[in-house]
Amino acid sequence: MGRMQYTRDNMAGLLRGHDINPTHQRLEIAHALFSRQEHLSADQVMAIVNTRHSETSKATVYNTLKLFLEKGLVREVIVDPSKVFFDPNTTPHHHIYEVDSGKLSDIDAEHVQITGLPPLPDNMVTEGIDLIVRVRRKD
Amino acid sequence: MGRMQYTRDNMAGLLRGHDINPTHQRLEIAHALFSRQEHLSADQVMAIVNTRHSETSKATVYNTLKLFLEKGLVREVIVDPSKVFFDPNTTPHHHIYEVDSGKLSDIDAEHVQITGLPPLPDNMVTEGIDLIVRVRRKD
DNA sequence: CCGGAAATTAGACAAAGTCCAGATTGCTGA
DNA sequence: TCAGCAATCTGGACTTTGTCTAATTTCCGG
Repeated sequence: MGRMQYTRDNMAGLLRGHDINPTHQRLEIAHALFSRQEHLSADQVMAIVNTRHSETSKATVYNTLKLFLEKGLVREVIVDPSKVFFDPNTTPHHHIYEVDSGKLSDIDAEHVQITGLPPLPDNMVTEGIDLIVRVRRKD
Repeated sequence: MGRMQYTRDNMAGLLRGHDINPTHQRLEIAHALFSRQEHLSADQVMAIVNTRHSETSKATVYNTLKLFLEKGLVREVIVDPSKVFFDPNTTPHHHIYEVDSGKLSDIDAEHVQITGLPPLPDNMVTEGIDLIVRVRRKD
């Protein structure tokens, strides 16, 4: 079973599959995230999408990322107090955050077990569990 | 064993115990956090400290919170993409975050077990593990 | 009382993100 | 084809959180 290739061609289907009208800008932004399979901030997405010449406005980048988030196409990773990262990997997984460099990488959730969490009140549902391992370079 | 009372009197000792020169402003800020035992943002701290009349500048609030953080007197909680919370509870514990209301509460780490995390590269040390349970009100 | 180090301050600045009113795009149905 | 309409996109003003700096104030030891 080969790794999915995220070409611009697949992208439209991916968006449609999530109930998102595949416009030019949305395709560009999706391609930026999915072809790299990396955690990107809104700023980084904007830079990538506008490398050749300015094509997509700041407002659209923010709107689109928010839309992707609502539609479950990407995940939000909140580790850096100064900016949000968007993660094209929506499978269950956790994160390692290098505090000095800001580098963010994935931990597959498959073998990680979290036990002993207290039960939630009846009127509450878990939306997600974020586990972040903050690491530092030894000196 | 009674709960520790965080009066302004104890506060000076608490600061000194963490190698912090207890100035008037620092005592006020520490008192705001420790008497409440709540998670507060810099903004909230500033509001509390300046209720009667403006006494402490924004720069000092930010500087002081950063100092407290470095000296291990408080912890930083990064859950809200728009602001950092400061936590006077430095014992090992995790957090429940109500996404709608922004309400943040503690989970004692005592009974929580996290297993199966992959080993870190040799040149890395864990600085801390943040576990955040994001919950939503059922409708 | 003096001098210097530590702490505080006001306010300018920076960066991330939001908002809005107007312009563009792309259908859809006659 | 094309008028009309909804969805989308845009520049730019604005807000909020946080940082920086240069000048002042506070606090001590001698």
